[in-house]
Amino acid sequence: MNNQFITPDGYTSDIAVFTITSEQVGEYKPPKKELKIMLIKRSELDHEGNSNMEAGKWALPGGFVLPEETAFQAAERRLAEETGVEGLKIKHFGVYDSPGRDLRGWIISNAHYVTASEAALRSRKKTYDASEIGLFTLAEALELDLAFDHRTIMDDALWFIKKDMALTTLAKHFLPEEFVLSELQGVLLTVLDDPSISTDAAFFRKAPTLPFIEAVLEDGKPKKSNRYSKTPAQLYRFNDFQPIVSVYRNKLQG
Amino acid sequence: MNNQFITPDGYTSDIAVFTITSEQVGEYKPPKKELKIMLIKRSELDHEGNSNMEAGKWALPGGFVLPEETAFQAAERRLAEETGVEGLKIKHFGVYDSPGRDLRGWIISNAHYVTASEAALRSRKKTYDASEIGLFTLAEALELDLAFDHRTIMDDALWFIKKDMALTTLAKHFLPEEFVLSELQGVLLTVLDDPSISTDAAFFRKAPTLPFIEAVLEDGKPKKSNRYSKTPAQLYRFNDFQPIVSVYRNKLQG
DNA sequence: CTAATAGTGTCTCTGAGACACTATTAG
DNA sequence: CTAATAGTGTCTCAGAGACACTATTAG
Repeated sequence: MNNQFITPDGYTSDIAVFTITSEQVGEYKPPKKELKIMLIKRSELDHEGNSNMEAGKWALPGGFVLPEETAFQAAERRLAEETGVEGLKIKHFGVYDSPGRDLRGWIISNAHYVTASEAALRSRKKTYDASEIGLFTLAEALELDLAFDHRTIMDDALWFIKKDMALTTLAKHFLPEEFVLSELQGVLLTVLDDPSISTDAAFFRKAPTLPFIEAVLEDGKPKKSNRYSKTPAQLYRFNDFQPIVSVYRNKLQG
Repeated sequence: MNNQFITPDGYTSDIAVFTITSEQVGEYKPPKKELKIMLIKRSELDHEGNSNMEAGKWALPGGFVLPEETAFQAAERRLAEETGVEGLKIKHFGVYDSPGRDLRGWIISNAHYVTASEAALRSRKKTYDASEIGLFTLAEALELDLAFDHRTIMDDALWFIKKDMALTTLAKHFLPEEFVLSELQGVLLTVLDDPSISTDAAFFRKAPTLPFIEAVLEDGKPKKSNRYSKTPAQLYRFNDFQPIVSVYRNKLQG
């Protein structure tokens, strides 16, 4: 294609991968859950042997978009190439195009976020693009020396995670198929601060009535689990109900 | 800047401008409200005298982003240049970068939407980029032969308008400072379909209690208006309360 | 007076919030 | 038995939904 138009110097795709880790804190106790983000340490050289911009700094996985793909597809591809992780739900949330955001020139980045269960990230591995790869709590990550404007992108991504956690059934991506109410509560509390979630009596009464989760049955009997308690606790799963909320109405709608 | 990277052929910004028109349907009657979108008819020649791509078709206002600005700033600038409209609230909602979406090459577009009162669009005017400019209902607009993938962009924009109308105080951008409950109801009903809004008894009882609107006082007395009824009706205004909703809670939070 | 818009009175029922209470089980 | 997690019983109160009713005013 000719260059008849004013064109940017590059078009990239970045991905903020979030997960919620479970730390076993004792037998028959609900684990401690924490929101973490996956970052890579940029290699000194890229795979063509050229020295890498912002090498040695921690950064979001990402890279240049190819002409035959969309930024979304590039996000999938780069995530696999840089971290070995595949098959996750990716969502676009913003564009970063301030002049000067990247010293290499006028480079536009599409930012995506991914919500993954801890298990899904187990396959992560170092690659030639990433000399290290790690999971950080948000507090830790904000202490790091981050490449480009990735700190801003992370802040924004976190805001979208919080919003989607409150407005959609996003929590399901951080949970196993079948889960116990205290697990759901733990996931929600990593991100949301609400008495109706943090108060046990309120949460345990309300949650079973939520239209988008349902009790799991086995042979017609309630299926229970002891994984986090001596008392057998009911297992739940998300169904396909997509709740719709509105500031003009109090009840949930389908 | 050198061209060391794989670069797109162009970077553009498009704007879907929405308004809600009021059609007086009789004296002392609430007007008929309708959601409309502002489109331009692409000129045969651009301002440099070159023939314009997709000339003669209806399209969203928009244009190329300059290297020293962001897509957001380009949206502001192009809206002023192409339609003469300024000072509106612009929000980014998506990126369109499918290969082949624009026959001129690999061209990425950032899509924005704008919510304007009818009055704000009164200053719209034809320019050298727009041989015509018009307001269309969504039904009308979807009948038109639209340029590029602007039909898709419009569909998506509409979806965001609906979402934001339900989740935020977006309605305020379509209303005068001080308004009457039936006006608010009319605005909401152009986009939302909910019995708690369309049922008069329910809406008129609920609306005055919403935390983000308040009754207007004048000399300590309720301020009323007869603009749409013989009965004087209370005037309301939006305050700065930003409602937060959640699928895990029924009540609104600040 | 009528007709139209803008509300309110009153009922029922659901569900939130608070707080104490019960249930289950490993060890 | 104890200790810990997972709930439930019961009360009160706010508010949604339904439906009939009242209030205000131009003409």
